[in-house]
Amino acid sequence: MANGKNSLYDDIKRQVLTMELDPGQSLDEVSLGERYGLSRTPVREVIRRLAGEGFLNIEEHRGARVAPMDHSTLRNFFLVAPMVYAAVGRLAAHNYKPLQLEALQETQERFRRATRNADPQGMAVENNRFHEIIGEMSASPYLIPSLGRLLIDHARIGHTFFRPRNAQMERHLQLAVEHHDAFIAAFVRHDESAVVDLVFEHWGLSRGNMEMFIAPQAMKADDWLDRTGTC
Amino acid sequence: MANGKNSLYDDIKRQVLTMELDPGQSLDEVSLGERYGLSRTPVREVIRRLAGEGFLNIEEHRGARVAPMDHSTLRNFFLVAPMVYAAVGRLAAHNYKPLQLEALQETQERFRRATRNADPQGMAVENNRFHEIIGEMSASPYLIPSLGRLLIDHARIGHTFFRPRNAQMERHLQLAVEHHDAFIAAFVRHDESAVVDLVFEHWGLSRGNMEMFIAPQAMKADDWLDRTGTC
DNA sequence: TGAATTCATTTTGTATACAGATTGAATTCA
DNA sequence: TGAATTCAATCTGTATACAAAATGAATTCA
Repeated sequence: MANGKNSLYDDIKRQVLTMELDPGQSLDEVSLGERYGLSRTPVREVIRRLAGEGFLNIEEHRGARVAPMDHSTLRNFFLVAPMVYAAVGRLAAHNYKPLQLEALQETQERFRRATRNADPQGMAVENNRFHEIIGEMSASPYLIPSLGRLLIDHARIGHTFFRPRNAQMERHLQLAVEHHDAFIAAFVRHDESAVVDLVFEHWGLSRGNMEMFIAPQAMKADDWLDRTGTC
Repeated sequence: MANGKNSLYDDIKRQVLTMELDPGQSLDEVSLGERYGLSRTPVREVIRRLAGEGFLNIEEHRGARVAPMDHSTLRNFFLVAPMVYAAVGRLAAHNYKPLQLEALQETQERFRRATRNADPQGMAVENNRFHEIIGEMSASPYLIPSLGRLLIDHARIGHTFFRPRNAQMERHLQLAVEHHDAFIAAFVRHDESAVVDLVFEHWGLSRGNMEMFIAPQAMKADDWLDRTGTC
């Protein structure tokens, strides 16, 4: 551990994504500081950074809580997510750097290994990192913040998804791994439309598995990228 | 001044949007604190919050700078902005609360007044607030962060736009005011597709402006033609 | 001359003390 | 009983002191 501040940041982030910290749960600056050998000042900075990225909410004089998950925002989630993922994928397909593709492949290997080992926490973290890297590949400082918010709830909604309770769920998990492989293959070919098709396929999968939430039709906003005169 | 921390936050935000602070300019914690009667601790919190929202960039041990504007991100800007604005407008059209529409109308009045008074700073602030409110109307915590990033550079690109130097620019400014009125009318009718159409129309206006902003850059950076030629 | 180095100055990062607000349990009053 | 109130414990907000890193100008050396 190079430095306690980064560990604190990484740990809270991971714990939010894996639901180790429940939505709405409140955090205490002092106890966090003691656990990581930090004074309150850097702890507060980490908390504020995480709040800025959507992991936590801060209320004045009332401290920080893990970002809640209510049904109204989730409905919004299924409207917006496919559009943003598709736009990010489209940009990523022709903006990525070789090193980023390597990182994506390595993350996919870790994701595959986590599924083999039936390690739900590892699956959540590596799946999240996979899509985070696609965001970095897009090189769009304008889309990355929204992608980040979506990824938080994506991981938390998928919480049960990574704990398969029957053969069908296991099959779907296997399909997700294959989709990731197909993403990588499409990126290698710089095949923009293949990436976009995969996004919607991948999302069909997520929607099918998350029938606990009503999933209305996704916004067909993707073709607006064409209208703006992209390549 | 109710509270120095909020004034500091509002002032930096306004100064970034109006280019009173140049992109890349560095900020000093101590002098800011002295100017607002604050110690470094709350100043640092404000700076970190503004960095989280994309107004500033922080480098470890090197302090904060106003978010730069380089031409590679701007190209990205014109690809992404219409999509996000349209999606936000679409959601806003049927999610907004009456109080939000009132706030939008009041902001539009202030924007109109600023144009009448040829007050560039007021125009930038009120135009920014207008689109910010549409973001709030969308009630999408997933899209609002990206809208916010876009609005920062939208205001900065429009910097010259709000300082009309000839009759044509004045006409365009007048057209922008009329577009805002049309937005409000479309929201009143909950007319989703009218809002989306207006976004693209409104956007055409900004596009003309892009050339004014990019032109002086192109003189210095001659790779602009090469870059656009690759796609 | 000019490139590298040293060192004082400046600026950021962290710990800590204290001030101010919130919370919740004990107490009071109808 | 139960609603309102009080007050102490708890937690957050801010100021300040000190530690550590970066910056830049003076100095050294080839």
